Amino acid sequence: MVTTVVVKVKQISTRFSIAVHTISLIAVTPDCTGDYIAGSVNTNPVVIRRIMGMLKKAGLVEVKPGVGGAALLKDPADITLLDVYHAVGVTENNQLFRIHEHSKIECSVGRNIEQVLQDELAEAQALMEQRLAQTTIAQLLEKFK
Amino acid sequence: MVTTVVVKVKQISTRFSIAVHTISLIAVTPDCTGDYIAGSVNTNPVVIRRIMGMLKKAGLVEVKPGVGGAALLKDPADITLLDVYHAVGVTENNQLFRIHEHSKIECSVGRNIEQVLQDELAEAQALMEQRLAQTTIAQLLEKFK
DNA sequence: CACCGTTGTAACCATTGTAGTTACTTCTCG
DNA sequence: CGAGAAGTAACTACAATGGTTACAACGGTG
Repeated sequence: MVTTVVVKVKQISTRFSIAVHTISLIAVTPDCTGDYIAGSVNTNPVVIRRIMGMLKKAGLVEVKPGVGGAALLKDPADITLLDVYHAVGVTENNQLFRIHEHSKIECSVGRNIEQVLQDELAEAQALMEQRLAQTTIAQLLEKFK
Repeated sequence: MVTTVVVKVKQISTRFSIAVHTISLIAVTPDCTGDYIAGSVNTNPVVIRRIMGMLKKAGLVEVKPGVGGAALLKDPADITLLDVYHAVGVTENNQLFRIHEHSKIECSVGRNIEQVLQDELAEAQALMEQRLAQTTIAQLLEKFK
């Protein structure tokens, strides 16, 4: 028997990488417009505006309505990748891993799997996020030469 | 102005947690059928069969066609969460983070962001996966009392 | 051999997230 | 006022997920 299975998968949204791009750009080119950012990212201006809205809500950037132009509200050295990651909300309830629910409690595995896995996966996620927290936008900018 | 934005997000597929549940169950109840597993997980048997197919391909389990029943091909102490994670292929090309492409190279940020971010995020992902590699199915089973 | 339960798969569907697009309103400054 | 920019709703196309039905293939057992 010949079996062909194409496994399709998912990844964390490009919102995150676009947001990092956006903030870096604002740091390098203060008061740049959304259209300018969209040009560098090479996407639609509305996509940038949506992400800028999230960054505003997170208190990372400030946008001048009417006249246009964006500015950082924090020093690039004080903005970590984790800040941006959280700002664009790429994970539900900050849970990277989704765990199936409603396992049968009659079974010793089903009764415990949710909580045990929850704890294990939370630790794995925490390590990833700690690494994101160690890199600042300022550090990224140093690599853009 | 009142702004309400509901941010919907994504997570790693429950295939992973269901696969861990499945392997744990086989370890505890050798030769159990797919229907039995589906009962404990509380989902459709076909969902289990699909995941079992991936676990078979990864060389983790063996299923007896016709008669039914599954068995582990490795010792539970030699199966890590990372093995299962990779087996069910929840990330594309093993890249957890998706990075936007086609940034404008005329811009210093656009020219460098892809590679710089790629390196940073790969490190964060690696830390998470290393943590998954530190937990075995056997260790999980000890917690199911 | 025929039956029956199990596995292997294909096909389909509803739901959801993503990302792009159009269109229109609102805002500020010259 | 007019121009340019941001805010936002609405729509689209596409893909992943997870459930479901249906059916073929397999392999013991009577």
